[in-house]
Amino acid sequence: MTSKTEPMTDDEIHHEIFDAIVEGRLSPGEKLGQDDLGKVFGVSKTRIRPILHRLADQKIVVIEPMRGAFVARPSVEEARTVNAARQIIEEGVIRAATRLAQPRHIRMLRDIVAEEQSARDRRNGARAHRLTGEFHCELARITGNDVVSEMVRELVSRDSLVVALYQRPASSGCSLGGHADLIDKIAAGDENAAAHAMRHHLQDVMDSLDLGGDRRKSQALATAFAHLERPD
Amino acid sequence: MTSKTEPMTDDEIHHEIFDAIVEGRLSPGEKLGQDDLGKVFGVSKTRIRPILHRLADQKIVVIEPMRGAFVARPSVEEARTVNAARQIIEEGVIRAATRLAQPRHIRMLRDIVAEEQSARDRRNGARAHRLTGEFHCELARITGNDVVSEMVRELVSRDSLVVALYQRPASSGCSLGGHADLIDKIAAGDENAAAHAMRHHLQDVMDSLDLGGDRRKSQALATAFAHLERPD
DNA sequence: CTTTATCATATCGTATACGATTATTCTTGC
DNA sequence: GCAAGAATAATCGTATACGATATGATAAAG
Repeated sequence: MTSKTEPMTDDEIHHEIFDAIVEGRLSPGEKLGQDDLGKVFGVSKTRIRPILHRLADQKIVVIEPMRGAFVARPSVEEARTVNAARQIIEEGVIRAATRLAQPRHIRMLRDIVAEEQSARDRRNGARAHRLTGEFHCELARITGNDVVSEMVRELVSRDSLVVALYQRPASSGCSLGGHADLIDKIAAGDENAAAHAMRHHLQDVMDSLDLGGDRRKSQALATAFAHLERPD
Repeated sequence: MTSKTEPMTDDEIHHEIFDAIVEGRLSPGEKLGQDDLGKVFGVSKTRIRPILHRLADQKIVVIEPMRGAFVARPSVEEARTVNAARQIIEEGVIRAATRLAQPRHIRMLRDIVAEEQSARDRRNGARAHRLTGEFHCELARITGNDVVSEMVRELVSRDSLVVALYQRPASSGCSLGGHADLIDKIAAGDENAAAHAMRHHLQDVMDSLDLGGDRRKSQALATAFAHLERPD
C-alpha cells in the first residue's frame, strides 16, 4: 500500500494534506517537515516544497524562513478579517444565488442541513462541521460560477482553522437555525432578506467563538506580552 | 548592474513576472522557459519552477505538462466566467464600501478617475488600463479588508489578460463614465444604486469586448506563422 | 547553581545532474 | 516532389548533493 509503487500526482498530495488540515487530523501549529512528508508519500522534498508553498498561499500553512512549515494558527485579527471578508463576499454570492436558485438547488441545500442535523444528533462534531462548510460551498455553486465557488471554498477552509482554534467546547450547535433560515429566504426569492440573514449568520458564528482568550499565547508571544512594551 | 550580485527574493521575481504580464509586456501565449527566466534573474530553474506554479494558481500562466509554461490565453468561456464572478463578488464589495466610505476615500477614487482621463487624453492606453484596474482595487480597499482586496486584485489581474486578448482596437474609452457614476452612487450612500451600477458597469466592459470572434485562432496562428509573413 | 559561549546536529534552501518526454530535422520510401 | 518515420536536440520533471542557518546540548565561567 504505502510501500513502493505510487505515482501520486502533486494535486493528490496537495489534496491529501489539505483535507488532513481542514478536517482537523493535523492540528494548528503542527510541524510539517519536508523530509517527513516526503517519506510519507514516497517522494522527495523537491516535490513537497512547492506543495507547501501552495498551501501557504491558501493561508492554511505558514512557512517560517529557514525554520520550516507549520499548520497555520490564524491570529484573532486574521480570524476577524476572514469572517468580515466572508460577510462581504458571500453577500454577493447569496444575492446571485437567490436570483438563480431553482427547486433542485433548494432541495440540495435542505438535504445538507438535514445531514448536518443528523450528524450533530450523533455527536459527530467533525462531520457536522464539514457539512457546515459544504453548505456554504454548495450555496456558491448555485451561481454556476467556478471562480466564485473556488473563492468561497478558500474562505471556508480558512475558517475551518479558525473554529478549530477558537471554538468554545460546548457550542457546536449554534448555527443550525441560521442555515435553515437562509434557505427560506432564498426559496422566497427575497434577495435583500437573504443577504441580511447571511451577514447576521456569519456574525453569529463569529460571536460564538472564544476570541480574546489566551488561546494563541503559544503562537504569538508578541501579542501575549504586548503589555511589556519592549522598545525596539 | 545585472551582472552578478543580486540576492533577488522569490516574491520579487514573482512580482516582476506578474507585472510584466498584467501590464502587457508579455503577451498571452508567450512561452516562459524555465532556463530562460533563470538566466534573466540570475538564478536556477529550481527557484523559477515554484514561481511559475504560483502564477498558474493565479490563472495568469498555464502550465502544460512536459511542455512548459505560457502566459495564459483565457478562453471566451473563461472570460465570461471571470466577468460574472466580478459581478457577483464586487457587488458585495461595493455595498460594503458604500457603507464605509469616507470623504477621503471618495477623493482618492476621483483622483484615480482624473488620472485615468488624463492618460486617455494622452493616448496612453497602457497607463489608462492599469488605472482602470487600480480603481477597482482601491474600491476594494475601502473595505479595509486585506482578504477582500487580494481577491479583487486577483480577479482584476485575470481580467487584464482578457482585455489584452479581446479588446476591440478602437474601444479604449468606453468605461470612463462608468467609474464616475459609481463614485456618485457611493458618495450618495445609495447602496442598492451602487450595486446596480457596478453590475451594469462590468457588463458594459464585457459587452465592449470582441468575443465570439476568431481572435483566439488568429492569435495562435499569428504566432505559429510569425516567421512567414505579416498579414497586418 | 545560574548564565553564557561554543559546538554538534538537524533541517531548510539552492544548485547541479540525470532520466523522461516532446519538438524538430533529416532521411528514406513512394 | 511529398509524406511518413527515425534520429537528434532541446526542455521539462525529479532526485540527489551540498552549503547555510537555526535549534539543542555541552562545557566553562561567574
